Amino acid sequence: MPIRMKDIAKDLNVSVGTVSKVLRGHADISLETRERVLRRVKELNYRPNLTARSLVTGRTYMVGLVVPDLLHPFFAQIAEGVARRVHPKGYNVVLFPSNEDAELEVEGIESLLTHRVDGLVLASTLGPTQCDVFRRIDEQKVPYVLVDREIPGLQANFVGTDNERVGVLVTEHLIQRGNRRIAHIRGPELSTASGRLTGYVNTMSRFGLPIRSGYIVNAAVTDVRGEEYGFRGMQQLLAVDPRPDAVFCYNDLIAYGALQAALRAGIKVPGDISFIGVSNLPYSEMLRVPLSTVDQDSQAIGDRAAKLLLRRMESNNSFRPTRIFVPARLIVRDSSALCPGAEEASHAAWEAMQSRV
Amino acid sequence: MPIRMKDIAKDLNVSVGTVSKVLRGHADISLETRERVLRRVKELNYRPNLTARSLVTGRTYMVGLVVPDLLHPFFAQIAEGVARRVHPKGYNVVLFPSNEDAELEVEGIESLLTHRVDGLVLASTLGPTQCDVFRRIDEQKVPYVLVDREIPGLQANFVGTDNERVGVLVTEHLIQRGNRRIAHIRGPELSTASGRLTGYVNTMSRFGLPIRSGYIVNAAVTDVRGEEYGFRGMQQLLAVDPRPDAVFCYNDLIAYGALQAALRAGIKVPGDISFIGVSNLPYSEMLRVPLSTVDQDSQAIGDRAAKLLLRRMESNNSFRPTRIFVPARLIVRDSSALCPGAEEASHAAWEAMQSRV
DNA sequence: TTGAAAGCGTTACCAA
DNA sequence: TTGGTAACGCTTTCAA
Repeated sequence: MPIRMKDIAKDLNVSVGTVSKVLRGHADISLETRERVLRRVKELNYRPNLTARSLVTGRTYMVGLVVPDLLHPFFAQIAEGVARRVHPKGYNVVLFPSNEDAELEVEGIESLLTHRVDGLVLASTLGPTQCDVFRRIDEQKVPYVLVDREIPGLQANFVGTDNERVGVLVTEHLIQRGNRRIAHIRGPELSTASGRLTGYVNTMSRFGLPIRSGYIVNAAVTDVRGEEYGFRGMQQLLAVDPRPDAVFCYNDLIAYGALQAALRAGIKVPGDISFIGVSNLPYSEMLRVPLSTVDQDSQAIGDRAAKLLLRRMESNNSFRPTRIFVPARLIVRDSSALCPGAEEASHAAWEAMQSRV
Repeated sequence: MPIRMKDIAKDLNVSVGTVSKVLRGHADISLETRERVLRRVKELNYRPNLTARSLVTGRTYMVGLVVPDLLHPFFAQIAEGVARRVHPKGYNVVLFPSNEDAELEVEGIESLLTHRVDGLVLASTLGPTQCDVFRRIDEQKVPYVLVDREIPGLQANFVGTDNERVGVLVTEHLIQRGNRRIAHIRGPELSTASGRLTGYVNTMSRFGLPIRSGYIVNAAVTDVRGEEYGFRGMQQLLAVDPRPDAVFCYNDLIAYGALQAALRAGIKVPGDISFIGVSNLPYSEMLRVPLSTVDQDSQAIGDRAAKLLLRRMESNNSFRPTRIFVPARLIVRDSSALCPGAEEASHAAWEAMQSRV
């Protein structure tokens, strides 16, 4: 029923090969034939059958994209970034939301491989002990780029945030604002959480500040239900003595939950306790207390990942893996604002710290 | 380089056809052959070439999904709903974010058709004058389902919200809470906005309430930058005399912008003016003033759309278009709470209205 | 500049 | 229960 090259060829008394060449802009076709073919293509609204083309060229012009959770604007934005970058090059994006579930993710990747995608962008939930899939991807010679989450021990292309840097940025900010008893509600067992934790720990020690017992709260098994988890985490922190004067939260959702717990306990924010998250969710600014955070520029992460993937797909030689860090930037809002009057004190303290380092 | 059926056949001294049948679970294969084949398939980690299969079967096992904006959780959730429903059936989802741009959307649909998707789910930005693409989809005999937005005059499968009902629900709620001077900040030229508007207008007139001049604000050309638009819209409303005592906003983002404008003007919410939006964005509850809204159950919309599409794809006879409305539900939060003391007054007024109708 | 023909990796049909 | 063979709609190579 759909129109084929054969139909056009017959109509025009040319060969199929000629039509094929015209459609792909080959030079060795007379102007006249070319125009006749193109006219007929327009008239019939002909669309080449990409599956047939793929069968012979071995390329599908599809890239697979696996994300844990589209509802998280961070990943939605990565998806948009990837799509915007690859569409002009003629690629389509096959989306697989893994729901933060390792088994489902593996199934998804297998399914994408069976569909013969030309490349993969993966925000993976998998840990270092679950890397068999990546071997299988390599076997098929399908290039892939990890985004956001790196997998320790896996040599792979990566585009994302320097999470240790994030931890440093945030902790320095809190210290500079005069906080000394800084706690951390950490995230799940992923490179993102461990990086942020490391940055925090290192910075605290660099400034000679103690991390008291109970100041690192850890209960998140996964990346979902962050708000609830932040709420409970903060309840734990409120029971610690001495009480923290600032809480660095793994992400904005956790920070929001923690903030809630604090407000409900009658604590003033800012003033008594400062809060800061990571992600810069679109609504973090609209909250009861606008939330300080770190913006990771997720659209750029998607864009860079796609760019890197395109390079890998276009050239068939294999390079060694590339790591790209997209700069993150601190966004200071009310939740970590200075307590009134604390400015000079804080400034002096900061100076002292700096010289001490 | 990748393994083919031919390789397996040769290894086992059987024919390619036999292997093919085993892989698709045909009954007429001896147990022994079946097991030998399956063992070898496992050993070699063989993956059938779906592009080759598609070429002969004419089915790609891909569905196209066009959404205006993934960052809007409403559409992200639709995407997840679609994906969850079709994956178990072996389909993959090809995603195309149109960025709320009609021209881009058409390109996207064309691209999906060229990739030979078996069906389409479309949250379309197109208006009644831009329906040529749909004709072209029909020509290719590709079934499609519109979601969220209907196109006047286009006979097509549809899954979404009954927006007129939403308008009624919201307006009745505001009236019941004692508001009389109810204004509306409407949305862009889409079925969603006109439905909500109609529901509002009808309900006001049903209760004998006037819609004063200037009470319907309209400036949104598109669905983006809602917050800013809501802010400006509210500024207009603040200049109207008499000032509204409630504002029904096309969606949550607009409501949030409007709320901001009101608070900034020193107005008490709730108390002086009530606000309500539509969408139930995940953060609407966390706002400075938790926002009343209407939940549309977007995941269910995606799910039902995919279900309907699957039915259409599995059977090759064409049915007449189906329209499915997924029930929406009012969520009352602080922004439209009753003013203290207004309860009895309001109740009496409501009774009076009801009997009057 | 054009045409003919051989593949690409499957499925599907018909014989054996 | 199996094998052989002709499609499927394109690209690509080689000859004309």
